[in-house]
Amino acid sequence: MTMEDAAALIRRGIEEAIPDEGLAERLASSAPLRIKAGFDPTAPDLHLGHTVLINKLRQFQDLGHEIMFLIGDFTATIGDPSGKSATRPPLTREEVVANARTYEEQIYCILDPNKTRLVFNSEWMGKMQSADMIQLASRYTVARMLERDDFQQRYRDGSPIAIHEFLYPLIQGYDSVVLQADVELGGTDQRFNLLVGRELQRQFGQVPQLVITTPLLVGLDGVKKMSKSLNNYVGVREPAAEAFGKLMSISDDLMWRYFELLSLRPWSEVEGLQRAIKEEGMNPRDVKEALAMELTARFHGEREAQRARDEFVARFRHGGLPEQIEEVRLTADGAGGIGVASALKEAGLLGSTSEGLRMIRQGGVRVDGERVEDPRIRLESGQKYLLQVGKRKFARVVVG
RNA sequence: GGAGGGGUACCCAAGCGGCCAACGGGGGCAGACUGUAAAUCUGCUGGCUUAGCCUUCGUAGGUUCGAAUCCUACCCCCUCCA
Repeated sequence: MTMEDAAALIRRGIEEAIPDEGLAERLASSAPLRIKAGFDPTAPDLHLGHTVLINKLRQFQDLGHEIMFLIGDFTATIGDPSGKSATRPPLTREEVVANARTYEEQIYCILDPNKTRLVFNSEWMGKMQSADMIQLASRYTVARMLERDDFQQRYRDGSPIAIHEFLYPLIQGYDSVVLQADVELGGTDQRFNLLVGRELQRQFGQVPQLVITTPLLVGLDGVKKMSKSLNNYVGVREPAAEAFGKLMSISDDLMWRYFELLSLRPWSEVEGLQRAIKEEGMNPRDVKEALAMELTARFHGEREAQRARDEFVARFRHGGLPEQIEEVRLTADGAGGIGVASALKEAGLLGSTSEGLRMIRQGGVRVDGERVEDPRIRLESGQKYLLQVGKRKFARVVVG
């Protein structure tokens, strides 16, 4: 791979490289670069949004560089300075270790464990004396601290800023000094902290690290950032079939952004696919399927991904049944039997009888494959039925 | 401590005595179509023993034939001043 190719690979999808011209220069060095990225020691349940950064680490790894995956177990005791969560209960040593292991389980789907160094900043920060801390604090000024957006705003608004919050960026920066990082990666919200690292390294006589920020991934809705609370995410550990289906539901436009940030395919290949759709009439669905396959396989293995795809095709393209359908026993009402609408509710497919009636009215309910036209139809006692609402909800029921 | 504004369904947000189970938007769900759980279009979006009934507009009372709408008290949130 040429130098230009390497630089292009690293630039792919990133928000910013600071200084930008430093990127090619750094990559040109013959010795492996020391790449640093820091993470909270909280129990991670990663989704694809988090993997954008990890993918970038992987690309560095592929180029032969050394990854230092830093767990900020000391920093966590300070609490994050965004002002929202003032104090987090400090984690015990055991919890930190357990959480780190959970990280490993998830990130080693992407990173090569043999080429990844896991480090904890309590290692050096835990030993630091107060005098050293003050020494460190003397290296940075209040004015420069206040450059940070949220500090600036809070200062202007008269909201409180506790002194210790200033220590957070300072320590994060000092980590770079200790690790002699050549490059540090972080989300865009980390920009300031990463830049503090550069300044401190300069103070300590090191070459300032190259800072690379990665963007937030847009969620499945195509509008908001991917997050758990917005329920527009694909979790690293969720079942393969779910992950595959969710990925197939993204819009054709969004698909390219996902290729850019989540796929490890060479960009030239992605451009080839774009061309194939535009010029050769290739079905975008098949391209999306390839993306869904790649990502599902990454976290669940090739076999599982195949199964997920096969089921998806059978179910949605050919309108078939899912492999696993839950079986539920229903109790008949006084009249011996049960109305369809309440059966849907009892079987847990819908939240209320009213909703069931609505669904029937809209033609979204099937019993044994037959669309239900009359909401007054009843299921008889002792009989077995297959209930379906829409394309995705199924249940086998026995009326008792 | 003083002055003002506001709390409406999953979220945002109208309504300010009856036509209100409550406009509109978002989200969600369903249908049609398709290339797929894309896009687009249409419909639905409190509950129930569903041509009917019951419960909801911060909480508790009150006025009224009738209240989300008026009155009283209380709780909570926001803005400005000190």
